[in-house]
Amino acid sequence: MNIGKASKLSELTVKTVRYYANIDLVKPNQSSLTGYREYSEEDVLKLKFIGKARKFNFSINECRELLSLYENQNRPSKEVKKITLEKVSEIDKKLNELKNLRDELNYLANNCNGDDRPNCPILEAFSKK
Amino acid sequence: MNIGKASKLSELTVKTVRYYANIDLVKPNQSSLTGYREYSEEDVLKLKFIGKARKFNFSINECRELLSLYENQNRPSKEVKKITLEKVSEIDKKLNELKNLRDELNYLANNCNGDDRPNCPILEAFSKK
DNA sequence: TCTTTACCTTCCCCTAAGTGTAAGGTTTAT
DNA sequence: ATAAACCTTACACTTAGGGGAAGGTAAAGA
Repeated sequence: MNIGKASKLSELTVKTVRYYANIDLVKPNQSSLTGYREYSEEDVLKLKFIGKARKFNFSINECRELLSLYENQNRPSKEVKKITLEKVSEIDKKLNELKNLRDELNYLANNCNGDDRPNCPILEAFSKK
Repeated sequence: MNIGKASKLSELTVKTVRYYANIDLVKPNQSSLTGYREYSEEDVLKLKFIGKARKFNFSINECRELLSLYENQNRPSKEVKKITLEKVSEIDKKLNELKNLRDELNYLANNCNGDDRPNCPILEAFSKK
């Protein structure tokens, strides 16, 4: 199938699919006649796989790693588990940072009159030495 | 003072401070003799202000907006409050997404044997149609 | 005074993960 | 035959800077 169909089936944009081909992430056959990329069912599965992994905050390089494990029928599952748990603790860290940020900002907003006067504790907090 | 001192005082890298000058965010005087940038105390305060706002996840453009409010002695505090509350709800949204992500990944990891056999529910979940 | 060292400048390339657009070739439908 | 829909490559742009080269300037030591 052509890239348009692969794009629809994988729910990725054509641009993204083409990008993945350019960086050798999912490389379809390319017709020597027309130059069109020819995607197989297998390719579409890989694209979907990557789409999910990306939604799970895996970087392209991590996707590449997971994909090679996915393609290797003999991979030990502990490798995949290890990568996944690392990702979980990474997300935990980011969650904590964001929570703190959120609470501080919210505190500042709650202490701001929010009226037409210039006095503003938010800006004051930002300009603290 | 020169950029090195302004960098130390503001706790930003020289590269970052120079970048902010280039994008007209904090523009110091520039000596016509030596070409050196000359930072005032006021400039350093602005740099610190931006450093804090950036830590609070405000984009450069949002910093620009906050900075102009900060510089305007007559600004109404409600504008600042509005921007801040928008940022809080933006962070809330991201927090929820990350939480879901984290739980799903953690669930998958907990259901993976993590041994030397190839069977792996994580990769299976990623390749689900 | 000379030289070394530390500091400063501009300029260009690189990052991640694509998006936008232009110019042009191909296929399909009317 | 031609227009619409699809495909191609190639280049620039995005965020928020970081790395490093080539070269000018200033301050300190011998």
